[in-house]
Formats: sequence, structure tokens, C-alpha cells
Amino acid sequence: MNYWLMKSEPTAFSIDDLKNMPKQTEHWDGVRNYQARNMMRDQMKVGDQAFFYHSSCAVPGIVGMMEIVREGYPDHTAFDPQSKYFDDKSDPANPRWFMVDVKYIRHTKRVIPLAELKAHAALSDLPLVRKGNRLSMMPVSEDAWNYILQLEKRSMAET
DNA sequence: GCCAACGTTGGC
DNA sequence: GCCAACGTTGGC
Repeated sequence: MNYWLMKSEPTAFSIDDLKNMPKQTEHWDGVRNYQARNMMRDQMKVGDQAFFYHSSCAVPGIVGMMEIVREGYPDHTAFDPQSKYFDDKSDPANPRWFMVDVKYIRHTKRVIPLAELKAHAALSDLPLVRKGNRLSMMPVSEDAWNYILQLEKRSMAET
């Protein structure tokens, strides 16, 4: 099984929004970055788990977990002129952009802030904490995944 | 609101 | 293929 981290601005789509979806499942549309596209198209598998990360908000950080429930398929919002994600260079016969479906698993017991993740040397390989990284999704090693789950159990006072 | 970092675009 | 200009991301 592979592990991932996926970013979303909570004002656009939050973990609560995902929890409140029918079947607690939604497609992860609107990604317009080739590295992220390649991950969704080629690497994410049903059963993989991912951290849900809130970006561009008061406390950026990990807020929950979800599971990949459908593997990469064309992002239809690229074909819709009414969508803000419309891309006239994506041809339905040869789609440029892909998405996956994700299902809510649970909230983390507390928000795990980016600032806290940055403070742990054990996570220094995580692209999220590296300077200048702007990837909207990224792989998480099994070690990093487990480490973060241990962090979750601590109180802020211990960090 | 600022700005650093990075990706994309397009002229040449 | 180079690279300057521009747009976007996202923390602070």
C-alpha cells in the first residue's frame, strides 16, 4: 500500500465537506499540475491512504485521513467551459488531466500543524516541509506516515 | 498584503 | 533550446 498527502484549501473543499458528501466520497478534481497528474494517473491505487491537508488557512496542517477508492480517470471539469478548471487543450479523446476518487476515513484527533511537522527531523524528507515546495500532492513514506500517526497522539505541550 | 519559489508560456 | 515575463501557490 502507498501513502500520500493531498492539499486543499478549506474554503474551496474541506475535510468536513468530504465527510458530508454522499458516501463520504468525492472526486479530487481541478488538479492542473503535471507531477500531481502523473501521480493520480499512474501511481495511486485503490486502498492507498492519504492525509488530507488544509492549505492557505489560519493553521495549515494535516486534518484527517482518506482512502483512494477509484484509480485515475479523466477529469471531466477540463471539458466544461462553465468550470473554472476548464482547459480547452484537454481533448476528451486524449485527456490531459486526471483525478481519483477519495473516501473519508476520519479526522485526526487534532490538527497537526505544518509548523509542528517542520520541527521534526524525522520528517525532513517529506516534500511538504522542504523549502519552496508547492506540490499539491505528494507521496509519504511508510515511516513518515507512521511517525505522523504517533505525533497525532501527543498533545501540543509535548511538541 | 507581501513575497519567495516555482511552473508555464512564448518570442527568438 | 534558451530564457525573460508572467501567473500561481501558499506560508507568513
